[in-house]
Amino acid sequence: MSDNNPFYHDYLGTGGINNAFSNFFGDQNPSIYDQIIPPNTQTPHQDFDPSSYMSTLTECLHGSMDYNSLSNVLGMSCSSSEVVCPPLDQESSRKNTAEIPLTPNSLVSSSSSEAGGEEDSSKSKKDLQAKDQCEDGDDKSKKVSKAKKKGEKKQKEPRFAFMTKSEIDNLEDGYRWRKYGQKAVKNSPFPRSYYRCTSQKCSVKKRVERSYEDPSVVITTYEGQHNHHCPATLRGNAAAAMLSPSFLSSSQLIPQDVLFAQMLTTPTNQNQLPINYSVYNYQQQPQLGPEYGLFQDMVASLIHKREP
DNA sequence: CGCTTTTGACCTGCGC
DNA sequence: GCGCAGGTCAAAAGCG
Repeated sequence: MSDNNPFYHDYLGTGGINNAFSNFFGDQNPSIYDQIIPPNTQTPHQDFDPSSYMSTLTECLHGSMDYNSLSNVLGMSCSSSEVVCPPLDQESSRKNTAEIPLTPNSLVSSSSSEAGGEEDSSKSKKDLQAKDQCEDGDDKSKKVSKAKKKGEKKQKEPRFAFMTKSEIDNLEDGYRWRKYGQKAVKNSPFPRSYYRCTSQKCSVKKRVERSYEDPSVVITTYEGQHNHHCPATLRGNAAAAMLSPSFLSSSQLIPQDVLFAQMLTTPTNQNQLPINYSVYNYQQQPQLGPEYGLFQDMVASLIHKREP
């Protein structure tokens, strides 16, 4: 399944996301910084409307807009991919699922217990487990469950994956989360934590894991869209800033410990793996300090990448 | 006391 | 069919 995922192939490549990450940000291609984030890109592009960008992203993150629209705004198929992504290499498609902490499933919904039927899936699973324990007709319930899940499987929740350089694992994003699981990731000393939005009727989840190649990098994957307002708009990190409506509308600040953030958008199309993706990088400019807004930088990078 | 975190068990999908 | 890995559950423990 992952063989159809261009993100998986192009971006993760043979070395997984961490390797790709270091490819982008490491020594192997230092010029990428200049390509993605121009040092002095502070002037908006003529054709770019920041307010439109802000509202679109905000709407999308809050569930009032589909991710295709967001992808359009973000320029999913723009030249950024050409700049950022390594060329498609068949060799890179060789099995590497087990080598990366951020698996295809991390960015691409494919497991049965997630997404679409999220709200019901856990409940049905609970019920199923209870039935399995109490009744001997487990085959029956399993079949029902499977059939149910097959139907639900078609629905996929969009995901955002942020890679943020931070000492803090669980980046504050203004929402309240309850941790419901933690799993060791193969070939990684760092576990992956699973969080669920504590708001009732909100099925948004997020995964937090640390890159094993660069422990300073935190990979946060959001799944789903909040159906409620952000309970608290907090300063604290790039993800929070990006996900915070107030940030998007007022260019809040970012902390110093966040050196850069990378935003990956992976729109899903039912059971299909994402066709397009986009990579947005942020690197704090030391000479400017934290007072320099993340959004401006994102916009700047976006503008830059969109320029012919 | 209520909420959150921890953690082992369990379930599911996928590749072989 | 089997094994592996990711994802989830839920009881117990922790915490304010």
